[in-house]
Amino acid sequence: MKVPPEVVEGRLERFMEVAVQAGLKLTHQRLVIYKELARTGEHPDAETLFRRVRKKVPTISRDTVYRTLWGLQELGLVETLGHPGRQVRFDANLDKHHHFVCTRCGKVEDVYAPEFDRLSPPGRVKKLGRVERIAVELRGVCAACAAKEKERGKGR
Amino acid sequence: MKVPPEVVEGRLERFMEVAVQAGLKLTHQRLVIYKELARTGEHPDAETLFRRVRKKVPTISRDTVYRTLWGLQELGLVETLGHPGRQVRFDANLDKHHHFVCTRCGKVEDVYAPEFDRLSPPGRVKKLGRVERIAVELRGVCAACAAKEKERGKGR
DNA sequence: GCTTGAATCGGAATAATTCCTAACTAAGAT
DNA sequence: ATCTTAGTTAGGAATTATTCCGATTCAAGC
Repeated sequence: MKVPPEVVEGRLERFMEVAVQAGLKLTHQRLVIYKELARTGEHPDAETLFRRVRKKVPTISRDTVYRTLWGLQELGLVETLGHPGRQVRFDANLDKHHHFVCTRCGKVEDVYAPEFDRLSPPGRVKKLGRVERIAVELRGVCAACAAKEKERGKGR
Repeated sequence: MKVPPEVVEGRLERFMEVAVQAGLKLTHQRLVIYKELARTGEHPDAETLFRRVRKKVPTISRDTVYRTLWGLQELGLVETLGHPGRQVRFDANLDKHHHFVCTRCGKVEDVYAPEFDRLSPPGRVKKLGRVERIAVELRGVCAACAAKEKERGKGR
């Protein structure tokens, strides 16, 4: 779940470029938050990032974390994902990819599948609006939760 | 956005069958909540349903609405959907379908596309867990929001 | 009609996120 | 290097969405 250093480096460069280009100030907080997100592949939620970032910048506020993350998503530097009723999760991975989501525990794993990338919107949706991205979500029960359920099943 | 009466009728029958089968009591509240959801195609959130249902059962509580909806989803009678950071939306449509989601206003429209229904999980995900459903989400900007943006663009 | 466990009510509690505003700071101008 | 200022932050309050809880009610089998 750790992102290779060279990939992190690449993400950071892109971040700086796009952020400056957009007229954002390169504040210490923004840098730390983005770095923390860029170096993990586990799609953390805002609270998790807040706790991690606070180790480096103890006075940082939740608001800053939220504001920064949503700002980055507007610039297209991070993607949001999540499941109804759960917290928003953030992802700095901009490569084409999809997700396996556990409907029990909410864990999200990246799925790379060229056949999903090739999908195109059926003609009829054109009148609904402009499609910017096609996201495929594989919903189910992750191995860990399945094991837990089996365990409990035995107990009865 | 109104569901044809005969379809609503079919959904209601299925609801009664499954609910009784599961040992649920057929309370007035449950019936009213499910009917309200079954007759609309607009994927309302819990609060919206609460307000509509309250017109018929003025003393109903939010808790009952939430509890009922999540209960129905566990029985497989309704699906939840929604977007990170927004409220959960509910859907009584059990036919195979996908969604167009407006990332600006959160509106969700049903999309029927056999080519999406035919997708199957790439082999590698097997070790992640058991896939129960493949949901394709077309994300973009709906016609109404696009128009609004254009309007504002002119203003400057 | 009685019984009883499931379901409901309604207000309090919690969780996630956003708002507010005084203080701070990055970065361009001097 | 310092000044200026518009953008940014801290931190606590406010809001929003959802769940909890204890007292009361009710559907459905007997």
